[in-house]
Amino acid sequence: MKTISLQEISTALKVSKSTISYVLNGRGDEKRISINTQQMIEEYAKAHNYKPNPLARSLIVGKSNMIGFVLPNIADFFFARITRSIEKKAMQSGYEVVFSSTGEDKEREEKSIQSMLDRNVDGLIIASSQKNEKDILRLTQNKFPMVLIDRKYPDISTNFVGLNNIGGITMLVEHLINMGRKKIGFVSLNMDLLTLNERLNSYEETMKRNGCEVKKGFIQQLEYNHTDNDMERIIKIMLSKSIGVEGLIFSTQFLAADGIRALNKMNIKVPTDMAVVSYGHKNDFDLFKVPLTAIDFPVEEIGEKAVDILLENMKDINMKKEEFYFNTELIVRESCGSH
Amino acid sequence: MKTISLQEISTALKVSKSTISYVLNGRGDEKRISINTQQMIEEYAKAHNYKPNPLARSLIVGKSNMIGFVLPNIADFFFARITRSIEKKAMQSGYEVVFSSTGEDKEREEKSIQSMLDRNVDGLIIASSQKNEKDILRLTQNKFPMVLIDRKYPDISTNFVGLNNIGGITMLVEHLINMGRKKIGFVSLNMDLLTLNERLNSYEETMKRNGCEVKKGFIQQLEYNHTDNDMERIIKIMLSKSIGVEGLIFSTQFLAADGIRALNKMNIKVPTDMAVVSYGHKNDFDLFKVPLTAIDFPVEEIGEKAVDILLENMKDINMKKEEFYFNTELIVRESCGSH
DNA sequence: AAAATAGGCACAAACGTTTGAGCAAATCAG
DNA sequence: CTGATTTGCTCAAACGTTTGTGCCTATTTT
Repeated sequence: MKTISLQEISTALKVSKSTISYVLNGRGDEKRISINTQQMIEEYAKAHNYKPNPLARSLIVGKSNMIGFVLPNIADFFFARITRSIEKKAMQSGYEVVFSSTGEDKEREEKSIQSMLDRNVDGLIIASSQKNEKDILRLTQNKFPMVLIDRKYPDISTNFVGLNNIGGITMLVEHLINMGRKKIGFVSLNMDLLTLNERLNSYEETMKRNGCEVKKGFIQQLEYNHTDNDMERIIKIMLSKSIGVEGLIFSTQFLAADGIRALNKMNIKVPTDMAVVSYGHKNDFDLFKVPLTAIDFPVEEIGEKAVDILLENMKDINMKKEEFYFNTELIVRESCGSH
Repeated sequence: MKTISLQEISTALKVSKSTISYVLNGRGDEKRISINTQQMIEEYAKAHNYKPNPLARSLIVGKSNMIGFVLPNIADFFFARITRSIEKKAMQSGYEVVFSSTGEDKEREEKSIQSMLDRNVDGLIIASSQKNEKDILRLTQNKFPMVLIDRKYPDISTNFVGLNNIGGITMLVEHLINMGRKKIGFVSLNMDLLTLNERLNSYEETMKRNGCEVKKGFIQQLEYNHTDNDMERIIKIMLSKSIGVEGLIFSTQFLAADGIRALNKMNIKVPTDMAVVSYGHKNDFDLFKVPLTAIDFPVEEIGEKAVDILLENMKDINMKKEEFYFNTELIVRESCGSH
């Protein structure tokens, strides 16, 4: 596993380390190293497969050719896809990616960020838990190249790429209304994330705008780690005579799948007894017992755009903050009835 | 983003760097540093939030407290889950994880491995493309701590954790036979991976053992990047009168989903016209139009076991190679008819 | 009282780079 | 032929650690 060092080339070739370093970094001409010496060095380096030690280099230049990606959970398909696209895009520009999952936990997010900074990453992409205002603030104040994705802090101006949640939810609500459902429930997660809040607010506004009352009980929030029973319980509530929901919006694709599972178990017919839509798409929604109408969005593009902006930011540390929102797309299937 | 260094503590406290280093590494007593000095140093370090620079440390001690995970594709849910479990388990032992996707590409796998070695990872977990015998051999010869998962090289003795493919496929074949299907097709990917080969061989053997002929056309292999049309085409072939398959085994969960999609489109009734099983499980198989019978396996456990073995190997560079195979579980649903 | 031991720390090299400054020899200008 | 410039390289510090050796003083042993 031993790899050759500058020192070894130096003694072998009887040429100083600096000369070698200059040549190998393409500064040979600039430093007026003779053609002969340059060739000799380059040949020797190639022949012995010299690779500069990135640690030593990083230690001195303060850069690492790595970008860090801090995310809630790599086993979340949404983030896994983004990770892949970030990695791909970064690689095209010669950067490597290090990532770290935080489990939506503030302490672990802090640790991850610190660890990445310690390792001299050149920039950060963060899907924050939104509980870590401190670090995000610190990073922006220090003008550290960074872009937030999916989750942002309302009070901090940063680069950001996310979704047009409002447009997406509007489409869902209006689709349900068009299919003849007025009493529409909204099930979301009990997490204080801006994305989720935007979705909730957009639901309420769109309902009002269309003259649909949002009755008490129409909105249900589950814990992040809810059980199947929890889901059944809230569906039961929304179906009760006093509430009588006829359509359901699930604010994430995972909730939607869980919801369908509960509806199946409770023997509630979709779409007859209950129309269902999902904000967010999963691969096999089309294969479900009743194929699910859902909002899809360009996941890979989020990662790519984030890298684009980050690279810009790394070039120009004083660049104007950039926000980018991807539009979503309504994929109509059968879970709200047919036209 | 500036962080305090040993040097700065040294000048501030008028104590040599070495003393500080010893104290902060818990070797103060051993090095007979007086209680007073130790306290002073520790307090100052805590107050100024001193964190040793991992690069500098790694450069000199040759270790990094990182383990590397090389995998085909992080957006593959199977590997994403493993990644998560590796990360979790490694963290419990104070290690960080760096990962890199290779896209099943030999060159990229080589690059990833080299890059990780350059960064002084203390050990490697590799889900290899199985096209990189050279590196794997080199690593084992150099006694570099490593464990292969899911994919292995028949000719190289390494640590390995994978699945009991033979047992899994046997269960599937025999389940189909028990459900009255004798003419069973097998669709897999046209990739030279040991796991896939094991599955194929096990299929053939189990068929023979149960007196079922494996006719020409029963076995179909698709390209990794096949289209929906490709899938429909091979299903059409297997359904042709001369072949007349009554049951299908898909050798991966992704193939299974694609297969179901094709069957739906072709209006072939499951299980009446075609019984279907999947080797490998996906989250929403239970929500499908006809819930899918599948082999499930302990994905997270693969990652955990790999970390366990790797840590052992890092402790004892000469340990005996360990192979571990997880058993699979048959989850019976409705895609082969009811009992 | 001299020698040995213990206590408490500092020195300096090492890891493998990068980089500004500088130096000797060769070439040029006048 | 002298001084200036160019050519071709070397020196050494720096990045932030770790670690073996060694030094000085104080205490104990003999």
